[in-house]
Amino acid sequence: MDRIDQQILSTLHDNARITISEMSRMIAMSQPAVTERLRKLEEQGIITGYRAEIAPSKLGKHTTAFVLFKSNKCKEFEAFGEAAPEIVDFYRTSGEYNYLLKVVTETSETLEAFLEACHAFGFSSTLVVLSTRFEDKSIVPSRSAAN
Amino acid sequence: MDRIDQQILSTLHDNARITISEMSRMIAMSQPAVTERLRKLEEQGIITGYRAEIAPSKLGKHTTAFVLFKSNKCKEFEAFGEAAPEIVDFYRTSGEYNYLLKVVTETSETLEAFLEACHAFGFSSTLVVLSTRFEDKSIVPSRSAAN
DNA sequence: CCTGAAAATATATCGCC
DNA sequence: GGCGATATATTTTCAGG
Repeated sequence: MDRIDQQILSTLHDNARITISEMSRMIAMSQPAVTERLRKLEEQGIITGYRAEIAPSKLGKHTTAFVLFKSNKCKEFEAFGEAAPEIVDFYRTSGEYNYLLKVVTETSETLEAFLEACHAFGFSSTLVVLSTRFEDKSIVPSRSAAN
Repeated sequence: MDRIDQQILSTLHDNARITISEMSRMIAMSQPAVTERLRKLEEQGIITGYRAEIAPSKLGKHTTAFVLFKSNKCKEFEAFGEAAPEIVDFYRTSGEYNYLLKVVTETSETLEAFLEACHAFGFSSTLVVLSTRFEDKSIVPSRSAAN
C-alpha cells in the first residue's frame, strides 16, 4: 500500500467505472502496471466490491430513517431483517440498543407500517433523516497529505 | 423505468465494473441499446455515481460508530463535520438529536479523541458497531417479483 | 427504441528489464 | 514491480428499420 495504491483507491472511490487506461494516464504509470496493482488490491480484500449509487427518491422512496432497536429475540429479528426490503443497512451495536438499522421507505406512512411490523421483536427509537450533508466520504488518506 | 432498466440497476448495484457487453449478454439485448439505456439512467439522475467499496480494517480503521448529536451551533458544527476525516456519513435528523454521524476510526482511543473534539459543539450519544449483518441492500425492485 | 457493422479504445498477456 | 508490444474484447458511432 504505497501512494500509488492510494491514488487508485481514491480514484475508484470517486468513479468506479473509470477505465484502467484513463487511470494509468492520470497516475503516469503503464496500463498493465495499474491492472496488476488493481488485481492485487482486490485479491488482498482491500477493495471488496463496486457499487452503483441509486437515488432512492427516483424510485419513489422518499423517506430515510435510522432505527435504534432493542430486542432479545435476536435470531428471529435477524431473520426478519434479512427478508425486509426496507432495511438497507443492518448493524449490531453496543449500548442500550443492540441493533441499528438504516431504513428506506416510500413515505412516512410506509415507515410507520414497517415499525409496526418490527414491534413483534422488541422496542425501537426512530430518527428520521431530514437531509444528508454528505455520504461515503473517502477513508483513503488524501494525496495532498504528507504520506 | 421498465423491467430492463431495473435489471441494469440491479446488476450495476452488485458489480459496477461489469462491462456493458457482458450485461447485454445477461439481459439479451444489443450492447448499443444497453449503453443508451445506461446513459439515460445517468442523465435522469437515477444513477448518481459509482463507488469502489474499501475495507476500512485493511486501512487500519478498526472502529465504526454511529454518533447521535445535539448541537445548537449548527453552522460551526457542519463546518467541523465537513473537515473531519473520521466522519463518513453526516445526516440532519428529526427528534431529540439533530445530527447523526457515521464515524470510522482506527481504534476506540481515536474514537474517544474524536468525541472529545465534538464536545465543543454540543452533546453526543454513541453506538459502537459490534458487527455488520449487511450493508447497502439494493432498493431496486427484484426481478422475480411481479412488476 | 432497437439492431448490425465498422472504426476507435481498452484490456489481457507476454517477453524482457 | 514495471515497461512495451500485440492479440482479443469492448465501446462508440452511425446507417437503417
